[in-house]
Amino acid sequence: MVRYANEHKQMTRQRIIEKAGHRFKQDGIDGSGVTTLMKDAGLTNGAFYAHFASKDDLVANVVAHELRTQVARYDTLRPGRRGLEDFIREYLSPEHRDHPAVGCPSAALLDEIGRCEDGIKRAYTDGAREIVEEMAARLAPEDPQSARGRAIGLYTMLVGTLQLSRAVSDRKFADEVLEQGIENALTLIR
Amino acid sequence: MVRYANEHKQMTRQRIIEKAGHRFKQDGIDGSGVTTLMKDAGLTNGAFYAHFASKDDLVANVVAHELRTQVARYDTLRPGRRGLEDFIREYLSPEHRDHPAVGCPSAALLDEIGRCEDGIKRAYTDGAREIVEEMAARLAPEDPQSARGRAIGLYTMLVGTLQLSRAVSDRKFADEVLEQGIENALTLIR
DNA sequence: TGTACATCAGTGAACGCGCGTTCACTGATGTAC
DNA sequence: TGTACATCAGTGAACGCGCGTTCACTGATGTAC
Repeated sequence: MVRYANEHKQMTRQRIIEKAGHRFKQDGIDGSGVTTLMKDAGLTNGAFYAHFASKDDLVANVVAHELRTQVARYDTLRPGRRGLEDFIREYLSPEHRDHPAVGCPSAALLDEIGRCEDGIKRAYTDGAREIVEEMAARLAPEDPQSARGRAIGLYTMLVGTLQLSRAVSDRKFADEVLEQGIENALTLIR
Repeated sequence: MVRYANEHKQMTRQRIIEKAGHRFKQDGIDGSGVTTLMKDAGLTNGAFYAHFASKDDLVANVVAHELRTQVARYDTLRPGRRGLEDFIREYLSPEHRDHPAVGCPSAALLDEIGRCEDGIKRAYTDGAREIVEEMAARLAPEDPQSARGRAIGLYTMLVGTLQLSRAVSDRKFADEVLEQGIENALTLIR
């Protein structure tokens, strides 16, 4: 009776979410139309509403997925503070700056998320909290609570630094921003 | 022979730029249409192209104007590091977070500017450079160059912190972000 | 002082286009017999 | 094994709307006489 395997539709949905993440981070949320998003997933516009109630519904799912992906990155790092140091250097690399589509969703979309409806902001909030907790646990494994403030500072400085480096048209200045960002971030966690 | 005073058109142009600054910071650049922008200035859509070559032309002028306004703020502060401390507390206030339209253009638009055409990014770059220099001069009046790194760090942390506080749906978390931001920023400049 | 006139800032309708969304439909699939 | 069928993921045209931009026109103004 069932035409396709149970997972078929779920997989398509997941593909839309993942491709939309790339597109949003590259062109912005407002800058990405439903027709383009579906073409990215190898489908036509009409199929969209079989998977999502609205564009905002998709955005909320994309934001949640993107932040889950960010949180998962921490599992691949060396333990403790040293993992955080590696993370900082990767995060503030020219490579990351020049490829927003596969980079951090906060750096690409944070101010736009601030203007979104509450459901989207809630999805972001849950993920942001986890990242802060992950950072704090690495800074002070015995008492993460005491390191929350510095974790928040690290997080906001990383995001702001990458954004500034992307917004600046002078390559030399953009590189300086990244280099100084690394220095400042490393100082912050010491 | 001249119908209006020489300054008449210039004043209208300036009014469009200032009102557009507010609208962009509130709804985003992509989120603000030309018809809305002109209505904000008390005009109709058709008059727009007597003042600007395109929407991008307006955006570049708005970005330049907004950053000039930011730079001018430093003249009103107490001299040296103490002025910077005041600035940090004002910048990371709930008041500023809750009124983006009259607030910092970087906090409201930085990631969107990173996706704009080069002319707009150049306008941003010039202003950002001035702000960094102003901050550095206050941190180390005798040798501003030595404080550039910390100035950049202060700038990016302020911007990132305000953005995060705006993107987070939980008021308590949003307030915590601001408070910890103040602490981190004050530490950074000491 | 009063009137005719040239100027040009601003009007408002229209252009083609892409937006988010809806819907009647197609056609590949796994199942039943 | 072969055929008829029910399912439903996906198609593609269409909806009204707002986008950025163009353009023929309006009408308030300061000047000239």
